[in-house]
Amino acid sequence: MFELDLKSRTPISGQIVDNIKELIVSGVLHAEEKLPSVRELAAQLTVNPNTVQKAYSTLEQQGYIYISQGRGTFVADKENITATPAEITDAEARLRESISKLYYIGMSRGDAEILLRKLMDERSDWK
Amino acid sequence: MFELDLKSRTPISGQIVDNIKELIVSGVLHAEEKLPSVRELAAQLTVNPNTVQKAYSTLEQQGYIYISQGRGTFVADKENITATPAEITDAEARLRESISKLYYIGMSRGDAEILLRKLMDERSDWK
Amino acid sequence: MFELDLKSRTPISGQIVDNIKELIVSGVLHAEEKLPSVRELAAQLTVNPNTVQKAYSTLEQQGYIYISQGRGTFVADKENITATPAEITDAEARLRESISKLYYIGMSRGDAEILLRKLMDERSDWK
Amino acid sequence: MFELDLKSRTPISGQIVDNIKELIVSGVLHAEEKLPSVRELAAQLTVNPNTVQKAYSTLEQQGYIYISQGRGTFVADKENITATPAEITDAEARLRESISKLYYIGMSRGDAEILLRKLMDERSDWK
DNA sequence: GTGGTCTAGACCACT
DNA sequence: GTGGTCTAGACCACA
Repeated sequence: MFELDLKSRTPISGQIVDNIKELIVSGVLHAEEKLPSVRELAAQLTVNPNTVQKAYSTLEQQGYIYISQGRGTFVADKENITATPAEITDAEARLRESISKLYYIGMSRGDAEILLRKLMDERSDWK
Repeated sequence: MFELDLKSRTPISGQIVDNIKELIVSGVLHAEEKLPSVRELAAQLTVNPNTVQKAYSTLEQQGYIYISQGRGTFVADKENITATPAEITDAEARLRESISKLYYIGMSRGDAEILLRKLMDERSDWK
Repeated sequence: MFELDLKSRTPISGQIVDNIKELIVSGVLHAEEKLPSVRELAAQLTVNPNTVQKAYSTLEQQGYIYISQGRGTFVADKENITATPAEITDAEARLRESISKLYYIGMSRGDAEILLRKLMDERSDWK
Repeated sequence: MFELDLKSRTPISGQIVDNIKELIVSGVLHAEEKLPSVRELAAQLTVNPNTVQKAYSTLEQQGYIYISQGRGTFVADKENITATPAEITDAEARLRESISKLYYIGMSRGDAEILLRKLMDERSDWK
């Protein structure tokens, strides 16, 4: 499905969450599609099942997927995705910090704008 | 000098680092200016001196400040600020993640552009 | 793995850093190899875990090792080793001082050259 | 007489010691010549008199100068300079470390040899 | 007074 | 189990 970067400082469970969000939002995984089981995905990624479990819990809590006991885990309708005000504030705060880093390391405003545009363009379907 | 957010999950020492970087890069603190001593700042912020110590070490090692044994800690010339390749890559990666979050929570590309512009404009002297 | 010289005035954490750098650069530890955990190495060396922690942080930040949260600490690829300009200047300055010492204590230039050659030859694989 | 680098990590008293050794060994200061008083030199260098005091003590202890109570401080005969075995061992150890740093930061052996030769050539009168 | 190091012991997030 | 952060308190070298 996707690959992990074990050398990254972002936690593995967080990487799994992000990757699955990516697949859902970009339409690769569509509503009602069955996700691999915890054990299966853990085996594929060669990580601890607890880690996948945690990622699935987070995704369920945020409305990206739903878990049907005994049947498996499925992609939810996109309408169920909840972006709580707290999450939005948080996203903005993270962004502010990231942009500050660019400023700190001495990048010019022009270069920063180019970089930001490049990163947004990576999602060609973003409208 | 500044205040800490004890509720934040970014570590206290990291907040100290960020705040001082901010003050230096934005020009509030100028080169050769003496910073408060480790104990002094620790008292002001009501944190443990070791925590401030750690922050100062990080700042020194990144070239923002320099330390003169027994005399104190001083703001370095901006030219000394070092951004290792790893840091630059890391900054870009964080930024990519932050922008992805906007996409995930359903923000339109137009709104994202407006937000980014707003965040950059917060640093009116960025050129 | 190695031993510490508690009598030395170079700090313990610094000795740990140097020893591990030595093992990595000389090839005894190879890329992706797992290092002992903080607590484990602390126990082996009978020092406080915080001391080892500090050493590991330094090594990570200089690119010798990388840390995977919850999994452990691993040797990085040698390409990741970063030497900031400041470090290089510093290394040269230290060397200049060391050589001056030889001059001060009255060693002849010839003897100094022999000594330097001997020290470089200690690293038979240096090319 | 000479200048200090307050930004350096090497202690100020050590810098004074090194600079005066330099002047003596290179012949700028000759035997029996009077050195500036502690207060005088401290004023010139704008440092704490205690710092100069400490430097003078070190120099006296190593035989570079002698202090005549009430008369002042004078350059000693070069024959009095003592290089204790401990000092020689220490100098060699420092040198070994400095050379290791070059190795760690990835400098080639050839470049290291060129650098060392350059540093020795800085003392054109070394024979 | 300054910064620097170390120990002891606690708590946390991640796997 | 892994690393990461913080506090408390001690000791040291330097100015």
